[in-house]
Amino acid sequence: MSEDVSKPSNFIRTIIDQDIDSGKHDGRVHTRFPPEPNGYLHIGHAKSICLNFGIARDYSGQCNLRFDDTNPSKEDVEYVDSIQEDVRWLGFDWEDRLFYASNYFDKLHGFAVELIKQGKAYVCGLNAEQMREYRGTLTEPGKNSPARDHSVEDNLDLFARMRKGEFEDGAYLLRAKIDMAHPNMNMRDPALYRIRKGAVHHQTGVQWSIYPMYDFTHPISDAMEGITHSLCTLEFEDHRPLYDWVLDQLPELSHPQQIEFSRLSLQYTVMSKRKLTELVAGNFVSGWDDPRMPSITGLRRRGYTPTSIREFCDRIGITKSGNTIEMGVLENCIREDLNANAPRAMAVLNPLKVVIENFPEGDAETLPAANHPQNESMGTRDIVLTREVYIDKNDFLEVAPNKKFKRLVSGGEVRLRNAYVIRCNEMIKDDAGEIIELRCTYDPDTLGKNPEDRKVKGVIHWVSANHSHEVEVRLYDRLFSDPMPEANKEVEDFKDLLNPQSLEILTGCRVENSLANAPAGARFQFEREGYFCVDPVDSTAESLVFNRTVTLRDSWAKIEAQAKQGK
RNA sequence: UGGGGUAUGGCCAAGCGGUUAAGGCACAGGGUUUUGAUCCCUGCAUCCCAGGUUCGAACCCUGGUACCCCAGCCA
Repeated sequence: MSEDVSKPSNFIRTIIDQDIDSGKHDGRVHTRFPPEPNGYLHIGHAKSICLNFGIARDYSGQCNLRFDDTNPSKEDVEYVDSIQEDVRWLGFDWEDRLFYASNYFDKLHGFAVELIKQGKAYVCGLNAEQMREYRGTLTEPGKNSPARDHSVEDNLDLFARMRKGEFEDGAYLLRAKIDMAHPNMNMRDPALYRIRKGAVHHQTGVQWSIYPMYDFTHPISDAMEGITHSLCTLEFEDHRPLYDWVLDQLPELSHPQQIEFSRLSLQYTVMSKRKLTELVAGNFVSGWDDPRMPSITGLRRRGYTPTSIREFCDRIGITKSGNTIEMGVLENCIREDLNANAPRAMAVLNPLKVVIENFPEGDAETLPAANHPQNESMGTRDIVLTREVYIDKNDFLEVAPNKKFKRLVSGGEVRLRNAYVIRCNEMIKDDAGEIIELRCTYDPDTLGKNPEDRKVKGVIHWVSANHSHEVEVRLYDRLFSDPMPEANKEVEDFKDLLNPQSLEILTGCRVENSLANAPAGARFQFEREGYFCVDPVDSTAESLVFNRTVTLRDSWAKIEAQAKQGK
């Protein structure tokens, strides 16, 4: 219908518009998403993926997937596989343009030799500690390496021997010859190639004993692929002069434009790969796909849809300013998608037995229930009412706490969703005084209509005792108890900020029979509770496990909380 | 007392010298409702500060202030 959903404008699109107007890059737009395969993708990467692929799509351009695989000691095929799966799942297609920086190792090496010949690079024998000393500090200039003025011949020879594996790691380094007094630290003769003699690279094996650095690899890889706009996060802003320097030395290459934007941070979680890896390695979560993780695979298992994540990325925008997004924005995106598309069902998380005394023993009344209250095309399903049903413990209180309470109370009435109005006549308690059963009666004249002589304002969900299915339900909450765990200075280890209540496992929950054969990943709204999906990992046909993706908006909870605070 | 950035309502974010300063989330009221859901109305900012230029400034200039990033042979 309303297709005027114009993509939000942002400063990068503004730049691209200008470039197209001025005929830069012949009006082409070509981007790339360049992950290093050293971890799983997270929602922050999704921001970059949506940006790069989204721009390519909107400008009739192309977007490449390129693995930035220049550091064999940290990378693994496990990650190259998961990254492709996640990008595809998000709904993007790189077609035949899957590349690796390692595809360019030969060319990169050739360019390095070219720089040496030009006198723009040299082999340096300083060790790591000396390098640090020679580099200077933020406020003091560095000093030249003793090797800085060695002859081209010597440099060529040494570089060739580095390549042949004649030296141990750290013995030599190929450095750019720029300016040791440059105010930008990145320009103080940065490393171009380092020795990694025994390393086994996931793509190239053992054929290389030297590996190029990011600052040398990235601009050249971009140029090789005809990238026009090289989008990256803010911390690379200081590297742009080096990006440009490298390409300026190699005029035969095209010169893409690097543009930086700010990375995503989300409240109550962490986004650094190092910290996420730490959570996985230390078993603080069950894995990269733990539904509490901000990883794409975790969000997927939690029940998030690709659509909801893309929508989220659109809503948060692209700027250069620091930002921390509230969880509510992400949650709202998935609620919106699932509200429109998830079929409804009834599930009782904390069962309380109800016996409907005037409902004949052994009888079973089949009732139709809409799968979606606003969308008839989603059809109906049958639910079964019997003498014994379960309602949620939270939907019954001996006495109403206030006039706003509209669930069941002793002596009161409430409607069973999709069925009749019942009245609670009696409570049965155990020795500890806990209510274990309710004795009720139902009003047969209230199916599909309200009683005429009185008002019944509450509606609660329920399931038949013997036409329901026992399942496990996992309730997830924010991973951290601090909205900004990475900024908290009061704690030495961010893991001390983990929310101990981030996972609550409920067993003995009951879902209506229509869910008995729900396939892995299937999503539902459990009415009055939230959106849930069948866990794709631990759920089996015999014992279903549901993950709570997100709760419904709950204005009652808000009222309760305010009442508590007011008292 | 180095360099690079950023500052628009609680959180994001449009805006590019003339606008009643978009929109979303949140929040506060109200309406519909067999989900306290959804949906629908309504309300909610003079733009970090101080000067200046201009008939006119969130947008231009000057000077401040705050915060972020950089001293890996990581990316």
